Amino acid sequence: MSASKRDELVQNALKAFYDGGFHAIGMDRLAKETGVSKTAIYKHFRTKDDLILATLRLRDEQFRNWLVRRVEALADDPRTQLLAIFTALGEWFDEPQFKSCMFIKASSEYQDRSDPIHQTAAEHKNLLLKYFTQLAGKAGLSRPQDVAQQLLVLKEGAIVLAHLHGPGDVAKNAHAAAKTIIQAAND
Amino acid sequence: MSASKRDELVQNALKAFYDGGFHAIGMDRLAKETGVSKTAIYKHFRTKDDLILATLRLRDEQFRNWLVRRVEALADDPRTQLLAIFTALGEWFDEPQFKSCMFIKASSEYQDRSDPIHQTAAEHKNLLLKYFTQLAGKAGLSRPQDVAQQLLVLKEGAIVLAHLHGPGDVAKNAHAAAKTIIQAAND
DNA sequence: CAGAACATTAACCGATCGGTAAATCTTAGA
DNA sequence: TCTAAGATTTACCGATCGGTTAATGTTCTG
Repeated sequence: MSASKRDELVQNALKAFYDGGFHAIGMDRLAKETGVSKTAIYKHFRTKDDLILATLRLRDEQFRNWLVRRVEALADDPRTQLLAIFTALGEWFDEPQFKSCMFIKASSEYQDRSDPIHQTAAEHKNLLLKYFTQLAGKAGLSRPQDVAQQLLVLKEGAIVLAHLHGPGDVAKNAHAAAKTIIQAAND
Repeated sequence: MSASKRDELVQNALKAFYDGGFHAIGMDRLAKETGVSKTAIYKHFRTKDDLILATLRLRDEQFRNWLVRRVEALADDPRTQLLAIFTALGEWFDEPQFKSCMFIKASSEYQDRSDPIHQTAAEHKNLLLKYFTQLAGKAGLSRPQDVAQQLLVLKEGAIVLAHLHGPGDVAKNAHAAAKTIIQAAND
């Protein structure tokens, strides 16, 4: 299997797991939906968990790329960019395919913090926290680490509620809350 | 089976699902862990989903009871009670059994908003929103509904991050964020 | 064109899935 | 004490689980 074929497999597996859930999607169904035979899949991934880890790594890259690009397109200065995070979130929630966050779902199904899948999900959130902290620092906010975590809390909560109740005005409200928090952290 | 036996079954099933996940725990294992035979279980619940719904209803009652009581024990006036929500959350996160929120996990495994399990999870969050709104109203905050949703966003986000990264200082930070939001909504 | 190397398929493995039927045990009333 | 009713257990159902084996194509080299 070529490298590009493998990438395509991971991409299709990502979609299947995102839409259907990790436990709920079996390897037989995965083979059918990706168009790659089970044996071929197991040629490149020792276990289902390994495949899941690959999809999570891809999703991490995709999501953070998208977020950073979208934020940079929406705003120039770091302070406004922090707010733009929640504008971008709102756009995401409005997409009809939106079904919560891949990593929240992963940690819901693989709950043990010693599980590599759980750890990969945690690492994704850590990278986001780093990004938020960077922006908060550049924006000259006091206690950038704390502000960043508060904004991350808002982001995760907004995702959960947007998934549970539909897009509605969650993103707008999270945006307002972020604004309040950022203003309060201003010198 | 007596009513109390049934309650005991639901209570034990709740623990099993909370610890192990809904898809991951099969009915055979559930029978073993609850000490009630599979046939006996199916005498009282038509399907596994029905049993899950019963556990969610119990959990909803337990959690909201606990939260209201804890908040009332921690503070007297509604404004401080809103903050006490996050103190109580912190206590919850520190419990060794803490493994995120039953309803976030339910919505992660039953993603379709038309699924009764998903709907029950959404309803739980709605009831919390009502409670928050009530407190925000009594506290005399402007736009109590918006403040309440912002606090709910904080709560859900804090739960997700506490589960992913461990208790740490998430509750403390969410508490600080809540304080900021409440102050900003003061007349 | 022969044959080695690789990729793919279909069939199969024991275990477990959600759910059920029949047999066994317990208990209560006559 | 006999028996009928109800609860419980055992055994089983077809389907699917994650994963493997053996056979079949396919492709590249000599």
